[in-house]
Amino acid sequence: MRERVDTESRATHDDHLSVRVWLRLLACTNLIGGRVASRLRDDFDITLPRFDFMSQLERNPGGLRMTEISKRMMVTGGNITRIADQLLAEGLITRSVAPGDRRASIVKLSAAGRRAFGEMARRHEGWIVEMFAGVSETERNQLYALLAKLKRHLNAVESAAAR
Amino acid sequence: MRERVDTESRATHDDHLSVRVWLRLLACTNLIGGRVASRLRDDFDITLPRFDFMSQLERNPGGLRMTEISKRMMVTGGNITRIADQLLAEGLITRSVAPGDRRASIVKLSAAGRRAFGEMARRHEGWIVEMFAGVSETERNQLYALLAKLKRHLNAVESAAAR
DNA sequence: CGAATTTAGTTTAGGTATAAACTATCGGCG
DNA sequence: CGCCGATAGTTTATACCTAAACTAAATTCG
Repeated sequence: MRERVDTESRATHDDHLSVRVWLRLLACTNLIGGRVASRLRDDFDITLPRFDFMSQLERNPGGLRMTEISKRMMVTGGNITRIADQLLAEGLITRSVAPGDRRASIVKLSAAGRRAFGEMARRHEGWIVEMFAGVSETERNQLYALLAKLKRHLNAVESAAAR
Repeated sequence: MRERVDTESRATHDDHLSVRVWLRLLACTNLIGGRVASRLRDDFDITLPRFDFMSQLERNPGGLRMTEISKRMMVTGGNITRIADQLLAEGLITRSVAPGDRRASIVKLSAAGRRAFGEMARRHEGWIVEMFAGVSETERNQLYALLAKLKRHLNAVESAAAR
């Protein structure tokens, strides 16, 4: 009996720890994301998803397909369509039919888009650095490594859970 | 010149680290949150915000005001109104005028709500534990501590940045 | 070759987020 | 008492998210 109680008590304790870590992870992400979003809105009148969309393009000057962007942004396709429409209307991106596949289109930053994004990215990076200034470089590296491990496990169980 | 270059190069390196940590934090949160949301939907036909709403009430059996719930969920008031309406329509919560303040209302879990939430919470905790099984208890504690420090700093600069 | 399947992207329906304008009540103060 | 600013909550406009249904083009395979 004694052992069983101990096991359960340990399990319970541990369960709560995982939940507490999860809630804290969520709180930090929401805090940072919310602040980034509101500064992007105030300073550049742009939303976080649109900024992310542009940053994907900036990292891939050769252009990306819609599907590629949706994968990289970890978001379903419907969103991409709408965001692309808006950025196109604002002249920040260009869109052309993919050579050899008339279903697909290739999206790139326009010259205006590159210019606008450059300034935003510089400021954005500054905000992130500020927000992480409370933890030392060593700690940032620890955090980075721990999150890598977590992410790896999450991706592993995902494939397993193709039930 | 040499020194200046070094400083800049270190700063750049560090900037990128902060951004990388942020992107990974975001990725982990989205992965976990997305999975929790889809399981809640599949298994219980409920959304994450509704689940969170109920969990706030479960932790406060005496009931909460709308404003209190919105603060705890870190969400603006408009959402709370809508979610409360739906949970009320489904009979999962009760709502009554606050004694001594006719503007405010007190929301509580109904008997049906408590019953439904109990089962959901049990399963929910299991999913979280599974998803964190990739990091050891020691690592979970490290993560918890690092995130605490990050959160503390975030809250500190928030008050400072009341510009 | 041509039907069946897959893939790229769009559209639609339902839910949640914010910010800002609005209603109703509360509390203080002359 | 009566006005006035603060507070509780709702509503509205806009944006984003997913899932699922849909169109059109590409690919597979008998």
